[in-house]
Amino acid sequence: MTEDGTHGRPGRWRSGAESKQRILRTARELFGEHGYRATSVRAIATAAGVDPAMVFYFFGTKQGLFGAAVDMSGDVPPAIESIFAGGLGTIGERIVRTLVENLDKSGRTPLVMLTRSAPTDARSEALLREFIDREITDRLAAMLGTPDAARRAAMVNVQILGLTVARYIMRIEPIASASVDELVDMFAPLVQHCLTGPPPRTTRGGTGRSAAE
Amino acid sequence: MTEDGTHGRPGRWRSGAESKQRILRTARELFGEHGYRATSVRAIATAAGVDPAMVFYFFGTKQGLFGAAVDMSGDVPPAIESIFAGGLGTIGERIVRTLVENLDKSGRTPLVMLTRSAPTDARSEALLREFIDREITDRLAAMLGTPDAARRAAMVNVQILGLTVARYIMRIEPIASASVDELVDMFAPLVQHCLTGPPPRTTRGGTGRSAAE
DNA sequence: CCCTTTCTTCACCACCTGATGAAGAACACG
DNA sequence: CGTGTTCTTCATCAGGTGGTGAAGAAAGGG
Repeated sequence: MTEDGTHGRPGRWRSGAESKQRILRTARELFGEHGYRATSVRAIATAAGVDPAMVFYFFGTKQGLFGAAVDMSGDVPPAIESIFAGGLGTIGERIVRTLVENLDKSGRTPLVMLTRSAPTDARSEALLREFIDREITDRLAAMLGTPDAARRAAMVNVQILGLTVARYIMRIEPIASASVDELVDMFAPLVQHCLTGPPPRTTRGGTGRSAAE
Repeated sequence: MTEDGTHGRPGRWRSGAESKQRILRTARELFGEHGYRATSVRAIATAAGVDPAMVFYFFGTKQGLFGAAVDMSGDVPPAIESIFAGGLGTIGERIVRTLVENLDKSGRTPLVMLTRSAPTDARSEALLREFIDREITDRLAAMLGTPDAARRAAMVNVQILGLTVARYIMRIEPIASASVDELVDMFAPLVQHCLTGPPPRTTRGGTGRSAAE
């Protein structure tokens, strides 16, 4: 429909986009800080210097706003792409470094927002799980190709989740105030071990699947 | 003071304790499932078959109820004690096995309750961090005695947090539906490596101690 | 019996929540 | 100018929130 954006149709289209983006920015900030449920539309509107009704005018519902705030399109992908660009040899370091650098840059990142909201909001949990599965687990598993790829990718997920929660959600020391390089020194070998280390022993039962490679 | 508890003073002290414990049980269940903020006093009261006012009669405020529900006295300690009972050789397996077995037994455990509530509730975050520091980090560090003990203990914390969040909060597959033995096979070596493996390389800057701040 | 203590319930409060509808202001076009 | 579109504000809604106060029902003791 109205794709122009600069001029053409009547109305006051300038301040509109401005307010909309300001709401979006504030929403990302507050959602990322307190999670979905603990952040009220009124709080966002007030912090953005805007009437609460405007939020609903632009985004319809609170969930619509959250969806727009959490929508990642062209934002995270480039960072993630660089992880899978290189080979398997140093992928552990690339995963940890990319994760921490991107999350350090801005705490209002969708990943943190979703991680904060997931325990409270079922939709956030589904979104986050879907994102992790599609963007990390599946790609890692495809990259490995081994029969135990899913298991190894899941172990990496645990590393990523643990690191994210410890550093950005719960801010546990000394993880919270460690430097990027220190975190890489700590966790890159672990992540690397998850992916390319010796296969986990399959002593018990048959669920473990035979460890080829 | 009225310390007796069995009989002596007038009044209907029997059903009182019964209702109080029923409220407490239901509160643990709901808090553990939805977190602090997303659980209303009325929901707890209704689920417990009790008038909402009774909750305030017994516990004063919602936070008082949460504090009572989350209060761990003699409940978690015995399980944790067994972790530190043995030597360092197989402590990785003991940590993972004890954690998963105890959390599998009942999802309404204080650890899960706090982990669910921490992102939303500042007090829960403080409580959980304090618990982890006192009961895990400090004891692990003391057990190791090495200069990099704090760093190693922190790495174990990340493993514990990641495993807890992946299995009980976000229920990521295949972690969520893996057996205890499978999880031990996966993560016990990692945890063991955190504690007794070769020290993290300190290629950059100083020894890692004086990095932050 | 009465009386005290404990438990239980009901009615109610002020406040905040997400959301709606209509009226009004800013703007660009004809 | 007027007109139509977009943006902004206001008043308001129903419903849920944590929390309170008083009155009533059991249970005991004297």
